Amino acid sequence: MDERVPRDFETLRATILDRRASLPKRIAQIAAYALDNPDDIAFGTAASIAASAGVQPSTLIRFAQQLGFDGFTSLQQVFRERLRERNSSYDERLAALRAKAEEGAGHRAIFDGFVAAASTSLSDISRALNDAHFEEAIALLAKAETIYVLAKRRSYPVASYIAYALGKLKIRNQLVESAAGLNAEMIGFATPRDAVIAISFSPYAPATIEETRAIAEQGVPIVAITDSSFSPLAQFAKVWFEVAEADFGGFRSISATMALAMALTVAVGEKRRETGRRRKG
Amino acid sequence: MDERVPRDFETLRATILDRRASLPKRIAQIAAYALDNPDDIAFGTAASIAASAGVQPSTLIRFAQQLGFDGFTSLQQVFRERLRERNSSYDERLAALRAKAEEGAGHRAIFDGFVAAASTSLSDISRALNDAHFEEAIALLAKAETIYVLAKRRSYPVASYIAYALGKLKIRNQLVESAAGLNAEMIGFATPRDAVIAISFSPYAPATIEETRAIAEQGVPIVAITDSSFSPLAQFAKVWFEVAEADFGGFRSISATMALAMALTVAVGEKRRETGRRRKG
DNA sequence: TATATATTGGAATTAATATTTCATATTGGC
DNA sequence: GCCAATATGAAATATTAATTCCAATATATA
Repeated sequence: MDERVPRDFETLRATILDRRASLPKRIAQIAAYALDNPDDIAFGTAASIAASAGVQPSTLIRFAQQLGFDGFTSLQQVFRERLRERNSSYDERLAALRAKAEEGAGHRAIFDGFVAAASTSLSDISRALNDAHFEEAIALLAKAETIYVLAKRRSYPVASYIAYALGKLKIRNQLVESAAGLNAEMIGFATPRDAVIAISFSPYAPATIEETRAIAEQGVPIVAITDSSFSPLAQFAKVWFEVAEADFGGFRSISATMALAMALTVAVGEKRRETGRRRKG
Repeated sequence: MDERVPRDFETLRATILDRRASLPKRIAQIAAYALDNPDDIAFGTAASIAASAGVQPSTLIRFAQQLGFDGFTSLQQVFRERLRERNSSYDERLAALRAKAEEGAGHRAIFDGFVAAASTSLSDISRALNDAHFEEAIALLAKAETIYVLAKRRSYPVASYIAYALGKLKIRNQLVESAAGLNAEMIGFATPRDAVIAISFSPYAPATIEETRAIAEQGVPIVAITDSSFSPLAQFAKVWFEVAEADFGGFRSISATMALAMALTVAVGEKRRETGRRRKG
């Protein structure tokens, strides 16, 4: 194998497209197949790929050799590497991006970092979400007269989104904002027939904790979204979700929390529709 | 192979975690290795994997058999399938989830749908973001005296997050909220030395459009985040970003917009620090 | 502590897969 | 239309990899 052998998929792809016109019929056939079905090349055996592409295994090997590889196996490595790269653990990618951003690799690295942090967080929560807790939270919120939404600072955007979505779904809700300093009074109206969604992450906003405590003491059931079982919110909550958001450049992602919040909201709307139908029918 | 053999990676993972405690030492060792390095299982040979994990090839096969597979090869299929799946177009996955949710497959499907919508949106924006526009926007915002942040309704959570992050980075900013109905006056203070981040998606909130128009007429440069070149925001903006968010159950994701917003904010902070250093040094 | 049982290591065996070879077919140049 | 060069197909071979087997070791049980 000489030095000009394509080592990464993109180079390989470019090389193939470049030579396409000058390739013999069967070789061109397998070349086209390779670019169209890269996954098959990555996973198949020489025989299976050759069959799918309608050529002989030997043609496949000749194709590889024409490209400078010493056989099908080394060509296949490139196709496998591609899947690995794409799929390389988000954590590793994040670490790499952080290092890149550190050394001043430009602003694109910052953007990539936030995208990676969001993706990591989403795949984490997708794995970690407990179905039973989720159902429980939905049931609890669906039968509430009014849903109070409680969050400050970094979590406030989530709360405001929940309030917006609940509004669109015509579900009565109250966003507990601090603007006029009337939170205590607002909370005072809540009864055990209502429910609360409280969101707070370390370092927990004191106001959120305090208000959650107060409302819990009134017997209002609480669904908490927070970051660990040591969270002060967890002790007040009937149901709580642990959401681990990845951070980048000192700013934590918010995507997993958002996704959970949206799902909760829409599921509650769904549940109410179901229950409503059942009552009527 | 009986019928209870895990066919997909997540089931397999759960099965392994479930039995983890009761597995013999070497089997547990390979089990841990498998979950930590799924890609190696997908691509390696029995011998190479066994060596990396520090066990004998036969142990690897016993591990597979304990899980109900008839050999290493069929276990490996699951790990390969995972790479294929992950790589399969998000659009397809979203469509499948939508169908599932439609037919009332339970609330988990709703959650999965929102996670998938967020992931799709993130990978889309990651591909679509124009580096030059991004740099331009950063430059424009970095030299602003005050950054005005303008968004209502669905986009408001993004605006409130930007305001929070800018605050933490000690960058002067003004969130244009409608609470007290003083937006016009607030906007009146903006000068061409300031800058605006305006966010709006179809159906564009009339207030956002109107305020953006007003502030543009005062010569204040505008960075817009919106959803198409037909957006009324685009015509007022010096730089604008097109963000295509996937939707689920009638609610659009907000993750891509969030990631872009966070990246913009942090990059502006970064740029200011650089410029500051250069001025001093 | 003795015995049965389960687990592990490593070599032998079997299966599979890639590669080579060679006869045959096709193409391009004169 | 003929010859040389090139390309192709199919089977033979060499290589690599998975699996099995059995002896050795460790673990649990009575």
